Amino acid sequence: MISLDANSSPTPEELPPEIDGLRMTKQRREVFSVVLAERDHPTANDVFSRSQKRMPTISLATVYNCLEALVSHGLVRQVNFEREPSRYCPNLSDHCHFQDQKTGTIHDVVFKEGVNLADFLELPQGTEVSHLEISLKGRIGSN
Amino acid sequence: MISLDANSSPTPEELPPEIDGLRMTKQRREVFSVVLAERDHPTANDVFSRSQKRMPTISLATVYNCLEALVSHGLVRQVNFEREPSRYCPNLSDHCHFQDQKTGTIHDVVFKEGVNLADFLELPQGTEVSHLEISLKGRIGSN
DNA sequence: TCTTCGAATTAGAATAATTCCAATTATTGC
DNA sequence: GCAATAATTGGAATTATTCTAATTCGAAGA
Ligand SMILES: [Mn+2]
Ligand SMILES: [Mn+2]
Ligand SMILES: [Zn+2]
Ligand SMILES: [Zn+2]
Repeated sequence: MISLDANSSPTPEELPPEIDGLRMTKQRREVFSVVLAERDHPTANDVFSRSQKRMPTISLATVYNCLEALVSHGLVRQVNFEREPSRYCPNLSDHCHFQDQKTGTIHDVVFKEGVNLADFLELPQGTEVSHLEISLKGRIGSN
Repeated sequence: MISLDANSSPTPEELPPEIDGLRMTKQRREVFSVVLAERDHPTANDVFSRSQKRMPTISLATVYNCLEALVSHGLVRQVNFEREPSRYCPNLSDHCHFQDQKTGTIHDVVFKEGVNLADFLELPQGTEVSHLEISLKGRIGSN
């Protein structure tokens, strides 16, 4: 399990050669470390420019490939707000997203202890939910 | 208020010349009536081809313009599933969306009586939510 | 009814996030 | 080291949506 401590995220070199059956290539480690480094939900392009700092030869296509690999192996979450470019989130705990309309900043929002989908949704019986995305927008406090 | 009865939705001619301060042009009535006619959450393209049946000269740009006008006046809801093309929904009651991954069909899902956002989300105090989108994907029953 | 004028419509071009492609390069298992 | 396989790369392609500039519409007043 990769640490999510606010002030110590792994450098690419610190990431193992394989995670969860996914071969961690040099580029995947770079991309993963960029996503882990900050909790600001960067877009693919953000990840690309940050990655380029340490790895100037990485391509945008590779960033997309790596993100896709990380997402499909459950190491990173893809976050969508309406029709905006996808963003990427290293927080694997159950949570959803709030976008401050003033700044565009995206905040993680956690579910209350012990709540369960069926507690607030009238789901047709027999539905098996495999994917859930909750996105909020609004203002914060005095902003 | 526009009727949402399953088996009688207004023809374009039956729609008034203005709704909620929005001037209902011929094209907007056509587009609105198409969205009202079926609860299958059509894409802009779907709306375009259905509209063309009655109004062969309507353009796709106009369909986008009309949908945007209807959405921004709160007469129609725009529904997003990840990075798929937007869909449009005439159901203005509080609800969210479930996509059957087998068929792609989108179903309305209503919230349980009396539930409230703050009941299941740990919202930072002072947040004022102006927009909420909940999208589920999965299987239904024996499918 | 005629005129005016802002708003709406239209066809087509432009945009931009993402995906695809074909060639190259890296890695793995022998 | 030598296939075989997988990943990376640059660039082209895709596609939903938006933009542009020209035309048309339509409400309101003369
Ligand atoms: Mn998602
Ligand atoms: Mn929405
Ligand atoms: Zn997050
Ligand atoms: Zn709906």
